[in-house]
Amino acid sequence: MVEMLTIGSLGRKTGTKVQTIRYYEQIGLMPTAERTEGGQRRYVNADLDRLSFIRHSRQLGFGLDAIRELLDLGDHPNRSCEEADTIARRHLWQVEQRLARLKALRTELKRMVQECSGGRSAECRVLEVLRDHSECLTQHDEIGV
Amino acid sequence: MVEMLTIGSLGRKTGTKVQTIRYYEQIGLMPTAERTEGGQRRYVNADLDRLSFIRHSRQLGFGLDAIRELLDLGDHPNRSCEEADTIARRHLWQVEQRLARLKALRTELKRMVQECSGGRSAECRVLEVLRDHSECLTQHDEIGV
DNA sequence: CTTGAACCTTCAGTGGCTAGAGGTTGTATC
DNA sequence: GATACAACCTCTAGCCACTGAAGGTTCAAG
Repeated sequence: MVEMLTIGSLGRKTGTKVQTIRYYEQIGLMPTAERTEGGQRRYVNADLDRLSFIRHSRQLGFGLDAIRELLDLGDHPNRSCEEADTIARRHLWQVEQRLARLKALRTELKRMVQECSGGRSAECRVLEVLRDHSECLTQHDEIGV
Repeated sequence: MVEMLTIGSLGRKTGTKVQTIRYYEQIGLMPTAERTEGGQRRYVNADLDRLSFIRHSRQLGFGLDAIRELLDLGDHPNRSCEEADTIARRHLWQVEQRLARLKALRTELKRMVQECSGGRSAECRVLEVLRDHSECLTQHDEIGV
């Protein structure tokens, strides 16, 4: 007989909240779990592996759609590695874009707070800079980082 | 007589979508706009300034709650600059945290794609690393960058 | 007076969960 | 066998900061 895991122990082993596991099942990222007679989910080791993969990918910043593709590739050992590589490279590129924007942001913010000398808000450099884009060194046209 | 701006021209001047302006009004970030007899919104220059401030703050990554506080400080010139400074410093700190995590992520991703030699997915390093956390140099416990 | 672009409201959806209400099951202990 | 109670279940709604679309109305130019 196979030892089965409850959703709670699966969560503990992978650092995942129970609701999140159920959510992954709902969106088809995790398979439909087997159930006890009473209707509680039971998992096997393959499920643990899959969830670990998902979680680790999430920690590395992959989106759920990318993870779906990666899982699919993992399920087909004979398919080319190229697709996984493409997904990873694309993600890396996105991370680098964000890094660049965040760095520009940091520069601007640092300058802002350094210039603030702490008087009345009427003379506040922070507020001035926010009011007047032309005070900025970079364009930062995009929003949300 | 005062010249009035339509929501569309306000949007064009500030690089904001019309729906976004209405959304800002809805959540109380922009004041309730005056209306024509037919019910269309009309804006004055003060509104333009306020929206510019909001948008610029968003470009610098401030959240809407922080922006609300900053706007409030701007409306009260005699209040201390300290609060604005605190908000900006807090935000800077958050940006630095994110930068650090993104950098660790980039390192890991780079290593991953560099090791991929492009064979069958069964031997794919990308998938292997995702399967096995112990292959990673950093802990990256947190999710979502 | 007609055209049509720009406006209006309302609702739903994005990503990736997370929280809560209100009810049921599983297991350990007596 | 009874009881207690932690852990499970479903369902709904909320988070952030918008964005899109449906279906209808108004404004300004010609």
